[in-house]
Amino acid sequence: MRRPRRSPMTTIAQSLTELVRVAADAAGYADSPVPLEPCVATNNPDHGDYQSNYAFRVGKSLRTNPRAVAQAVVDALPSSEMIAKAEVAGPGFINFTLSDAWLSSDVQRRCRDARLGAPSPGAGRTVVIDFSSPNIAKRMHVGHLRSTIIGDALRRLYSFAGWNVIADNHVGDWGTPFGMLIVAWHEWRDDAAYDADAIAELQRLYQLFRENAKADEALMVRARAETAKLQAGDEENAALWTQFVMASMAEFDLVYDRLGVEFTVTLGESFYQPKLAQIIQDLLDRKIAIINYGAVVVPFTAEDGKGLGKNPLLIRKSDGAALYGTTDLATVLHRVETWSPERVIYETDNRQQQHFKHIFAASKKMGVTHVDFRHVFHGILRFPDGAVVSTRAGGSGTTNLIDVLNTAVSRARAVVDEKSASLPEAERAVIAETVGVGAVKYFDLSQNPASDITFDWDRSLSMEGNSAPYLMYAHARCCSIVRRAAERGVVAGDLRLLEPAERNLALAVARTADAALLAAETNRPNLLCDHLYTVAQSLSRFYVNCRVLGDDVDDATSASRLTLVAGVAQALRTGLDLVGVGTPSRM
RNA sequence: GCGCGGUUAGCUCAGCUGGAUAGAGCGCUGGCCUCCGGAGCCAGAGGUCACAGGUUCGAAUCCUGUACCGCGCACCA
Repeated sequence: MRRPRRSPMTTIAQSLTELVRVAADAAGYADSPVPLEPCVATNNPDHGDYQSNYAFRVGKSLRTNPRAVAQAVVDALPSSEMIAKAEVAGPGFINFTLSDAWLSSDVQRRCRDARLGAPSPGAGRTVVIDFSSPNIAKRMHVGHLRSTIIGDALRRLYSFAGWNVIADNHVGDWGTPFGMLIVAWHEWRDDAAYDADAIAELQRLYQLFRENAKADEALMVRARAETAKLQAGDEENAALWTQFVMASMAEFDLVYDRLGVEFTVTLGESFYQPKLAQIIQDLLDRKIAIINYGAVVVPFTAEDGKGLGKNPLLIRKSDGAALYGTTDLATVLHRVETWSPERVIYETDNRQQQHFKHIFAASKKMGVTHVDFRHVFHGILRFPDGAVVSTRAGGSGTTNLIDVLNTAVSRARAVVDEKSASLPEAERAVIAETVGVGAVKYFDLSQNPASDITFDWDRSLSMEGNSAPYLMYAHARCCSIVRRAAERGVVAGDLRLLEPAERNLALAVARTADAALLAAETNRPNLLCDHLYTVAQSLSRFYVNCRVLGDDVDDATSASRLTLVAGVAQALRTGLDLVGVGTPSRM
C-alpha cells in the first residue's frame, strides 16, 4: 500500500517562529526567561507578510533596546529559502517577506492536501462537546439553532485540528414534563393526529395540560404521581416514555440531517438517573454537599472561584427529587470515566453561565481537577419581527426550526430559478437547499458566538458581503474555470506568482489552515469565516486582474493560474465544510 | 443588592491571549460590462473604539471606577 502524501504538518507562522527561535539562540538570547512569541501575519502588507514581536519582550527583560535585539536576531537568522527579506522596523518589529518561489511551492503542496497542510495540535487529545440538547416531545425551534450549529462547527474544527471528538447530544428526556404528557395522553389524545404527526400531537397535549393545570390543581398532582411511577419503573409509563422519546428523536434527526449535524453519542438525562442517588450520597459523605432547608446543596466560598454568586448548587430538592445540576455532575463523571477527555466544552446560551461555573467548581471539589472545562456561550438570536427566541420559552409563539430552513430554501430557490434557469430542475433544487441552509448557518457562524444577533433574511441570502452565497459563488466561479480549462485541454502546472493579486490570493490560501486552527482553539468559528471571506475577496480581485484562460495568456501562466484557482476552490470547500456549509460546483 | 455579558462608522457587525495608520458589509457619492459566471470589481466620504483614571516602549484589547442596555441570582432546565 502506498502511504498518502505527507502533508507539510506545519503552518507558515510556525516555521518562521522556529527560525526566530534558532536565531535567538544563536544571538545569545537562549537563556532569556522570555517565552518565544509566535510570528503572526501582518495586518498591513507594507510590513511584509509576517512579523515577530519577540524583540520587545527580550528587550524589556534585559533592559536593552528592542531594536538592537531585533537586529541581532535578524543577523543571526539561519539562511532559509522561505525568506526573501527580513528586516527590523519601527521600535523593534521584525518583518518577514516570504520568497515568491517558496510561497508558490508551499501553496501547491497545501492545495494537494485535503487538510491544507495543517498540523494536528489535537493529536492524541480528546474533547467532549456537549451541544444542541433539545427537549423531547417538542419540535426543535429557532432557539436551538445556535447551540446546534455552533456546536457542530466546533465538532468539525476540533476534528480538523486532530482531536478525538466526542459529540454528545444531552437531550432533555426526563422529568416532570413526562408526567404531564402521560396525564394528557390519557385525557385528551387524538390517535389519528398522533399517527399523522406525533410531535405536533405531543406539543398540543403538553400545551393543553399547561392550560388546564392552571385551573385544575389535581392535574399537577396526577402528573407528579405519573412521573414518580415512571421513575419507579412502571411498565406502562416506561412504554409511553420510550414511545415519546423515539418519536422525538426521529423528528430531531430530520432536522439534523437537514443541517448536516452529527453526534458521536446521544446520552440524554434519563441515562444518568440511576446514578444520581449514589452521587448525592457520596457528596454528602465527603462533606462536599450539605443539607440546607431540607435540600442537599454544594456550597461555595470565594476560594472556589469568581462569579459563583451567593447561592449554592442545588442537587436534591427538599422533596427528594434530583435536579438538572445533579444530572450534570453525573454526566461529568461519566464522561471522565468513559473517555478521559482533556477538555469538555458546553455550548449553550449565555444565561447558563453561572450554572456552569457551579458545575465546574463542584466538579473540582469532586476531584475532577485535570479537565479543562469550557463554557462556550452564545447570545440571543432575534428575528426581525421582534420575537425574542430563547431555549426555555419554547412555547407556542416560537418559530419551528424546520420552517426557518424551508423559508430560506424557498427564497434561495427563487434566486436560483432566476439566475440559473438553464440548470436542470433537480440540480436547482439541490443548489437551493445548499444555499438556503448554508445561508442560515453561515449568518450565525460568521458572527461572534457571544454576541446577540438579529437574523436578517436579506443579508444572509445576499450575494454581497460576508455571506454564504458570496463564498459559494466564489467557489463556483473557480469550478467553472476548472471545467472550462478541462474542455480546452489546459493542464494545471507550477505556480508562478507574477501579479500582486496572485500573490495575495496565494498567501490567503496558505493561511487558511492557520485560521481553522485558531478558530478551534478559541472556540470561535467566525474567525475562520472571516478568513474565508478575505480569500473570496482576494479571488474577486484576482479574477478581474488575472485571466486564467484566453488567447493573450501564455501557456505557463494559464497553467499556473489554473493551479491557483483549483487551490482556492479547495481552500473554500474545505473551510466552508469546517463550518458545515456546502459548496455547489455550480449555482 | 450580588454576579455575568455588552457599548467600535448613519445601520448591521468584525477585530479583544496588548503591536505599527481601528476593518468589512449595507446605505451614500463617483467610476468599470469587445467580461474565464456583473450573483462582480475599483475609488471616495464617514470614527473622541460609551466615559474617567491606571499599567508600559505601545491599549479598542489588560486593571479599577462610572454611565447606560441585556441576562441570571436554590427546590424549573
